[in-house]
Amino acid sequence: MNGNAPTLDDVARAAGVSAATISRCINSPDRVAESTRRRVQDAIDQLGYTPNFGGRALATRRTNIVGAVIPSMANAIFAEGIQAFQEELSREKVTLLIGSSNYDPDYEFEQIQTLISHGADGLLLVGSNRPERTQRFLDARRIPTLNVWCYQPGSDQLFVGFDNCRAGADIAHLVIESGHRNLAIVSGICEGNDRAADRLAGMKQAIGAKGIDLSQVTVLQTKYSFEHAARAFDTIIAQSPRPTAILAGNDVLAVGLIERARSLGFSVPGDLSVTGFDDISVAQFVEPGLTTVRVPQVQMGQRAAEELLAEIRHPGSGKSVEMLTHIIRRGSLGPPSA
Amino acid sequence: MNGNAPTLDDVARAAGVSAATISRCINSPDRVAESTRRRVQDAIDQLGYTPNFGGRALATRRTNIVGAVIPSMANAIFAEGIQAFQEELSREKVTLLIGSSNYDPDYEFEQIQTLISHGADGLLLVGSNRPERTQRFLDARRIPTLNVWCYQPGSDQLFVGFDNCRAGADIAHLVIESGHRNLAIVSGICEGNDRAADRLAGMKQAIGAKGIDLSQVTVLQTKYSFEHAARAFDTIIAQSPRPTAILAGNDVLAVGLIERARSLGFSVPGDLSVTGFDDISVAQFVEPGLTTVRVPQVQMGQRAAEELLAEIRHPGSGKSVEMLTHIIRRGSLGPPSA
DNA sequence: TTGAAAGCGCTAACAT
DNA sequence: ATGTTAGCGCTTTCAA
Repeated sequence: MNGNAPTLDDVARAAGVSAATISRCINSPDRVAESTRRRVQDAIDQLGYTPNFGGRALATRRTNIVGAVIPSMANAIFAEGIQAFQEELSREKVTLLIGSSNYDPDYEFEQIQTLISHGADGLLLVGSNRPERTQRFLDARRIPTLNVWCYQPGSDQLFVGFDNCRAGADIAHLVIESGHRNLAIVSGICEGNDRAADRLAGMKQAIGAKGIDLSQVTVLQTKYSFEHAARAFDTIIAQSPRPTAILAGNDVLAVGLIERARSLGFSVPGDLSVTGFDDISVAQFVEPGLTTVRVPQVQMGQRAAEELLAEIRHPGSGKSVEMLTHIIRRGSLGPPSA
Repeated sequence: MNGNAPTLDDVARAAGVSAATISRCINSPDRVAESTRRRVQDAIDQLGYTPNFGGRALATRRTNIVGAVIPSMANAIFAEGIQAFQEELSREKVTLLIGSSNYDPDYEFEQIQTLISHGADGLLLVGSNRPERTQRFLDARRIPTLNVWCYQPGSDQLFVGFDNCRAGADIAHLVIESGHRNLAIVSGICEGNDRAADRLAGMKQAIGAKGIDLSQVTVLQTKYSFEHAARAFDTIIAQSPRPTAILAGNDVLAVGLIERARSLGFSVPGDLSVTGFDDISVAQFVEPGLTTVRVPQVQMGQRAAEELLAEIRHPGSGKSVEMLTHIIRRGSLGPPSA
């Protein structure tokens, strides 16, 4: 805020009416006479008046702000979805406040508090596995909250997402059907990240169901970065017998694996197949293209906005919705090498 | 905001002190006795109190919100920089409000107004070429504003960015030095986008300086998307004589060009070289890797936060700073084909 | 060291 | 159709 901003009173004085009339002109124009409305509008334009948000929030106990906390802004994984979410909100004149948690539950809690104290009417969160104290805080305040990127049928929380476990199983099935029996998994860090944990669980489940001995499957958990993926690759490639396929917990890891493989002289999928998860835009531009799970980010973002807004305006009216994923086949998955 | 949120008065009652004391505990803890401070802190924890932002903003005429309007959230170009910007801000307990303009000046103005009406203490904007009315609005309100992604030495505005024109010239020089004399340029749309315009100007300048006839150089302006780039490629490849190198206005365009080239059976750089601009993360993962201009996004974001905060706290104290770019050579640029 | 009271800009009864 | 008035939650003199 700054000293130069004209206030409602300034406009009222300029237009020769009361402050209440200005307020009406802005919030319910039909309750004011056409002639005065024109006069008021002139004054508003003249002074460049914009309503002060704090004052309005205080008076209405509504901010028209929705908060979102995403794990990371630095890679593309959440960008498209959040963009769609924002576009949908702004159509409804709702502003989006974004925080990022860097995949850290403590930091997530901090961001949530910031958002709430800024008056967020509702919250969009990624995943649903939060520390007790975070959940308690949310419950105590009764903040309408919607979880994306996951889906839990039985829960009383709101979800607009998909079943990470099933999707993980799907991609594992495909890999096994391609003939691979000697596998490794490079997962994200599961602690505090239900999406990573569910994907991993689904993969293991599918692998076990196909009669492959899970104790022979190397599972590494690592941060979502190209560099960490490269290190994971080094560990895996040193093993014997060497896996013929690596299942990655997301596309960032998968791309990192492919890059490292190629720079060490391995051919993908000739020597080794790799699969990803998320279908971020890089997935189609790596060489070879990445076989991965397509997540309907844009629809997820749009639908999340709709349901969250519904829940805010009429508590209880927001609905959970399950989105479907499907597998995109590209060159990174082939038959196992002899 | 919601009905369940405890207020300062609630805490005061619980702690058996006045509201003013609670306020002091939060804002200047040293002005309150140790014993009461402990009692108050207990009450705060007990109730899960978080200060109401609207009330505070109203009373202090300071929001501790900084706004940023970026052209797009959907691709990676601004993600890293904005992440760094945000991290720096949150270290100072300042919240970031993000809007995106979709490269549209009208929409940018709208976003700026939203940000201001939410009380943003300062603004981060991309580029500096804005419509008259936007600039007038900004000037009238005296909102501390800082422009990133560009740098203009003579101006009275604040910049933390680099010289797009020189960087454009640099990469053009490199291409020409590699032996190419038959060039095409695929630029972003220059209208309302000074970065695109400056890059293009720099390229043309360098080309002209090397004695190449500019009228023989095809220049296409197009939206920043893989699809638009692919269409541009089709236009260019149909020409005769066919260019041996294409200079792209950013990496999204460059990647789109490379992809299209390869899917049509052209070899890069065998048949055709391609260069980009920005060095987004895909640039190293396309095949071949993209020769491009590295923009120091992270430092730019950090520094922008520092200078903008300085300007907000002590108007006049923010400094413009020029960042340096350098060229990253990767496989997409080679000598011209015979 | 603490409390009382005024006021920040706005909206929403209630009056007119 | 418009004006009056009383807060919304917080900070900040000014007193005590």
